[in-house]
Amino acid sequence: MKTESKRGRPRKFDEDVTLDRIMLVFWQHGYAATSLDQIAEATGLNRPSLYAAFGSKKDMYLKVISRFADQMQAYLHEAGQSTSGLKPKLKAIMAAAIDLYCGKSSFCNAAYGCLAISTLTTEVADDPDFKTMMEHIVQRMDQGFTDLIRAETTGTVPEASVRFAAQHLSLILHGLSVRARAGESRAALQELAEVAVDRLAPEPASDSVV
Amino acid sequence: MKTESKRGRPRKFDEDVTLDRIMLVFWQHGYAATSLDQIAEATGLNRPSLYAAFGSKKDMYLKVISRFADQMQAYLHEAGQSTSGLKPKLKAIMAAAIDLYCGKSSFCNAAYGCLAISTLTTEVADDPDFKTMMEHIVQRMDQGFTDLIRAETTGTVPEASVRFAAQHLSLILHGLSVRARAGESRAALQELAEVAVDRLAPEPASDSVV
DNA sequence: CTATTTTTGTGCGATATGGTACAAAAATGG
DNA sequence: CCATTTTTGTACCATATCGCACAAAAATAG
Repeated sequence: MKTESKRGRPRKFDEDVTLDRIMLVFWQHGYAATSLDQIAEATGLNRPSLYAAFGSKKDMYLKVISRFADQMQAYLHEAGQSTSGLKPKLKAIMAAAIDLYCGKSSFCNAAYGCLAISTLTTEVADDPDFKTMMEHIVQRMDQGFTDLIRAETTGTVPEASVRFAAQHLSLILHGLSVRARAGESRAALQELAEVAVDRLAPEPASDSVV
Repeated sequence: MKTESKRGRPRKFDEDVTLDRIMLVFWQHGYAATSLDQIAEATGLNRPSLYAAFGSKKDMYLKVISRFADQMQAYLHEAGQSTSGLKPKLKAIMAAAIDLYCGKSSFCNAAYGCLAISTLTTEVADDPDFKTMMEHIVQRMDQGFTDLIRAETTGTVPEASVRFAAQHLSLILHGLSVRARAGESRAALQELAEVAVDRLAPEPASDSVV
């Protein structure tokens, strides 16, 4: 590992750019079906350099998953900032997620769904480290929705209901990812998501009923 | 391939039993991470016999996925028969699916989710045959819910709404599978599913509003 | 200019993989 | 009892895989 080196031959690659390229390879093929040669070709690096910089294939994958979770969280958070009110925010977040799942984002231009749901899910039954990572990912999604709902309802909804609704919304997101990778159109998914938010988001006790 | 042979050395294995064992191997490891040696060990057959009986690894996998879809459909249909009324039927189906996803069925005793969602989803981006199969699977789930809802509402709900609700329920099922494989408890999933059905199943125009 | 440090890249090696050739085995037909 | 048919199982092949050894390359420190 290096942190801030001055001496020695300089690197020919940018770490972030390379990680993004590695991400795309795993995103398309999944973990097991991806070979280090494919990664080497996609990044322009050779295997020893990859290994020196990012560790084993498994290390790379876990790094990339964590990175994706961070980027996704920021991306969805930003989408939520574009409007106000719980349901509008949730709908904006869902719409952004669907765009990403369908290849309409700067992350990925193919309809590969969510990196974690599409590729990590398969691996969790074999490797405890992957299982742990998957649990973290799901928990993070739940937590993200929980925080948003709590903030937007400010005490008018019991905490248990907040968490419950958050899990429902995560559930929807997982389903949307699966269907996106299965080839469903963006428009169809957007319709489904919009109505799902209307039905599953908590109502803050008294509000204008549409 | 054989259909009804009389001459020749008799087989030492039962085709259905063997296919079920192959299914379990793919279910746990996924397609790419499963080796023919693992299948050979799990079935007690050797690779040439496997190849002669079921074709290539890909052939086996597709056979197993189709078989699973058939078995799953029958299993869920039967679960729906245990009660009457749309929502009770849907809840019974969801409960049965969750049992299966969490390893509480005769199909599988581990929490591996849905075979197709957990393992096929990963592969669809690389192989058009897998993509086609995935589309079929999703369509079949939608169709199953569509038929049930239409039968139980008998014209009181417009066809478009029937199909839309069916897609919502499929979406929930996909999400439940993901969360089951991620380790979520059966009880938690059952709660989520029950409320989701209440919120997403269509109301037949005029009915007792809870 | 020399020593040191870090990255690069060729090439290797041990293993695993999917698929198949081929002979032995085990049944039936005549 | 012999020919035929089908399955079995050992052995094999070509290829792919991951990881690493090792020397050359490219920078800095003094």
